[in-house]
Amino acid sequence: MDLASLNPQQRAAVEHIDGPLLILAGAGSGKTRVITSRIVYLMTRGIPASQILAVTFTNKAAREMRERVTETVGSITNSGMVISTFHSLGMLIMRESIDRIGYKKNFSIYGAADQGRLLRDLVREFAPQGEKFDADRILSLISAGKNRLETPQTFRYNPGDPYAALAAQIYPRYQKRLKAFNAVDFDDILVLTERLLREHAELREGYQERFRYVMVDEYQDTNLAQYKILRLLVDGHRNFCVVGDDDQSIYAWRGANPGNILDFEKDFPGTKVVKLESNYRSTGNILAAANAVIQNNPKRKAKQLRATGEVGRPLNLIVCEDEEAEAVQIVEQIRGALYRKEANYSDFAVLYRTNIQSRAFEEQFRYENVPYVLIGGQQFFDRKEVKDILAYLRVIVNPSDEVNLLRVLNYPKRGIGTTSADRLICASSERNCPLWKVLAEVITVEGVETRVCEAVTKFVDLLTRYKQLFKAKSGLSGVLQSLIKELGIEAELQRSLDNPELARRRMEHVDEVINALAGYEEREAQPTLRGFLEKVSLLDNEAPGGDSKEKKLAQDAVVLMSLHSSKGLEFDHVFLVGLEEEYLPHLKSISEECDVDEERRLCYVGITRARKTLTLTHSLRRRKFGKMIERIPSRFLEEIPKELLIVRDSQQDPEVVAEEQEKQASNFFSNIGALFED
DNA sequence: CTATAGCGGTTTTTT
DNA sequence: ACCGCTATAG
Repeated sequence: MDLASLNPQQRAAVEHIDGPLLILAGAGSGKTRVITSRIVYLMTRGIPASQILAVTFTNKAAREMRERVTETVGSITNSGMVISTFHSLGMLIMRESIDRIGYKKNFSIYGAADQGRLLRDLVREFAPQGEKFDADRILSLISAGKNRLETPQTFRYNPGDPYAALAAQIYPRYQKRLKAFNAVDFDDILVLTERLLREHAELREGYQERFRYVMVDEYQDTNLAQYKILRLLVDGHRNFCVVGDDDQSIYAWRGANPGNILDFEKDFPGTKVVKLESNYRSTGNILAAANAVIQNNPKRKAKQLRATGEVGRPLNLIVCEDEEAEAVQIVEQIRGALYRKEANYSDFAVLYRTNIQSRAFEEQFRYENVPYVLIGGQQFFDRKEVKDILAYLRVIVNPSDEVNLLRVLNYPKRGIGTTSADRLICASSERNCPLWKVLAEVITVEGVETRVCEAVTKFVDLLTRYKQLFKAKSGLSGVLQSLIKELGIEAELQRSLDNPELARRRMEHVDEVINALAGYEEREAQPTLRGFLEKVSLLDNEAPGGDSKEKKLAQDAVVLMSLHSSKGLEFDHVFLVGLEEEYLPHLKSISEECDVDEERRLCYVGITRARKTLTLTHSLRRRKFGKMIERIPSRFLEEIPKELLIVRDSQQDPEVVAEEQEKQASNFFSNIGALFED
């Protein structure tokens, strides 16, 4: 391994083996390199790979780290080393031991959609008559409570707030239903993991023994539940290395507590602290802009990020008429650079605050034949037709999963309407008997017509038959294919949609589920339906069409993604678009008077993704809900020193602009010196 | 029980 | 502009 290529700080971090280590790593300071080098270093010092645990926030980061380690030491897949997200780690532990707390191992994982269905029912039941309550808001209150590790009994809330009061009332019942459905939600994956480790000493000690060396990336984004899990894992040996940057803390809305990184030294006495303050990624100008913006945040850990590269070109700011002009501008810039052979498509990234903003760019890119990949947005597995298919698979794996059972009970239409469904649900709760059992004995339910009874029986038979088939036959994807055929999904799509073209597209999505399952089967040594659903739920999947995020990034295509997804990545040329009030900072952060600072950090993250050039844009007008709305430039733009910027608007003639830019640029270089004197 | 038309909400960020 | 839900008629 090449320690010599590291700077002294990086090297100090890599060579620290035992005891707590805090690495404060500024943007672009070679953080990923340090983490992977340290893993490799541990191994060269005789530490077995199976004793190493590295935790990241996203599957993407975990995969990237695994690849980087593999590049150096060869395949680690069978070495016992665990590199995973918090949620995958939680699943690892829960898969082995969840039966200790009364769940069965075929439990379902509920994402936002499933949670929403469950909560809407509960809100309907328990909300005061005649008042409207938004189930999503209840959900986020409960979720926040869970991330603070509050149980239904210890849930802290302001009784004056009617939403919080209702959430407190619903939380215990919500939890009870999840349990009855043998389901856990996303937050439970952390909550229950913490509980397992805390309540079962021998389990905890087993994992402490197994993972002697624990590393965590993006530590500033950990919440209380994650923090407690880590403590339970490392308290025995304290071989605990965390990496983070308080300036890049952008998940407070999800319960992240930056105090975890700020108080680390107090938490773990004897901590060695290493600061990485040399930026190897961006040009001097880009870094100067980033520093200027982030300086406006009052609460920061003292640090100075230094540029090591060239001053580079000035930043461009393009003022656009509307979102279409914005997209047109960016296509022109990309085409120009490609024509001059300065870059490939994949050297460009378009970053925005909200996923909806991708739309204008997608349209323009498609129109202009610019290849692009859209990252995140969770489009595929959120499609209705896809969720319908997955619902079948989930019910087949876990018949107690009533949210999904009810979803497919009358889909495709088989003559079991709401009246019958309600009767069956009533029978289930009266007899205190799971719904699927009631369905199997539908004859015994009063008031259900013979026709409906037949339909229910047929439905139950179908599910049991396919449960057998999935178990018996190899070739899961083949079985799924015949299930979809037997269900008559294609006919159902054509029937329910007036537009045959639309129906065809939806059917393609259904076929993609089969492909995804086939891809999973190919990759996995021991493929199971349960395993597939777990991957899908954790988003730890090769994305639709069998293309992983990595493959997507490797294609020669422009990358479109949200600022949040961009953390940890870098690109030669970055477009930071839609820099307007109410986008960045987002309306929610302005109106709720909370955390414009976090929005500023988001802006900082965006700026520091760029290696060579950074182009900022904002639109004067924008279509919202079909209406044109006037827009105001983001306050963060004013925080960037004018000397770093070249400003123009989208209507200027490109040739004139090019000339002017030359002129401005040469002026710029004579002025810029002063900025870097200190 | 199902089909349809009209209505209202929609847009934060992710595991 | 669009989607999903609800009320109403068939």
